[in-house]
Amino acid sequence: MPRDAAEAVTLQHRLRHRVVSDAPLPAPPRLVAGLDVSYESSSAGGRIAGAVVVLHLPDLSIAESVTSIGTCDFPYVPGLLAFREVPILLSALEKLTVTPDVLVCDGYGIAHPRRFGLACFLGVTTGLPAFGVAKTPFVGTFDEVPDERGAFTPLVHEGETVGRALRTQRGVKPVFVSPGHLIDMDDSTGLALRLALRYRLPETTRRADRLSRDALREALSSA
DNA sequence: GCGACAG
DNA sequence: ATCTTGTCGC
Repeated sequence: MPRDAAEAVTLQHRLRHRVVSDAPLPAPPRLVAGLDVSYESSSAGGRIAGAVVVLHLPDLSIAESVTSIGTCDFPYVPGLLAFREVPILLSALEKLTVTPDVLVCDGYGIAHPRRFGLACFLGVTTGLPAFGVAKTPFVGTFDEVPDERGAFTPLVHEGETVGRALRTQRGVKPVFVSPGHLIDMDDSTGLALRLALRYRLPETTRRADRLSRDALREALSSA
C-alpha cells in the first residue's frame, strides 16, 4: 500500500487499465457479499472494523459473516477512500470459507475522478466481480429520477456514463450505482434493486454496516 | 483562482 | 465516517 497521496494516485492510474466494467456477470449470482468499514475516529490513527456479510440469493439468508479489526493508517481524501478501507476489508475477506459471486461495495466503482473507486480496487485485487452503491453524489451529474422504484437516470462524468442514480424505493432519495469490475451497468443495477426490496440501501450494505459497527464497539470495550 | 468532495 | 434532539409516519 502507498504511504502518501501521490503514490496512491499513481497506483490508481497504473491499475485502472485492468478494470473490466462492461461485461455481464458470467452466471446468475448465488452468493452476494456486502462490505463495510466502521471507524473509531474520523481521522487516521484510530481503530477500525471491517465486515463482510455473504447472503444467499434470492432469499437473502445469511451464508457467512466475518469481521476484522485494525488501525486506520491513511487519512480521508476524496478519491482515495480505497486506501483507507481496502486493507481491512481484504483481511476480512481472507477469513471467508465461501467465495462470493459478487461484492457489493459501500462507495463508487468507475464513477470516480480516475475511474478507479473502491469497488474497482476490490474487484481487481480479488479477481471477483464487484460494484458500488453509494449514498451521496461524488462525481458527475444526473437528471432527476422519477419517483418510482426501479427508475434511474444516467450518471455522467466528463461525457461518459459512469453509473446510475437509482430509486430503490418510492419517496426516498436515489442511491448511486456504478460497476467496479467484471460486471456491467445493467447487472449492477439489477442486483442493487434485488437487494433493496424493503429499504433504500441494499440488504448487504445494511447488514455489513451493522456488523462492522458492532465489531468495533466490541473491540473498543473488551480490550 | 474558487468551491466541491464516496466514507 | 462520527457526533447528536426532536419529529413525522406506518
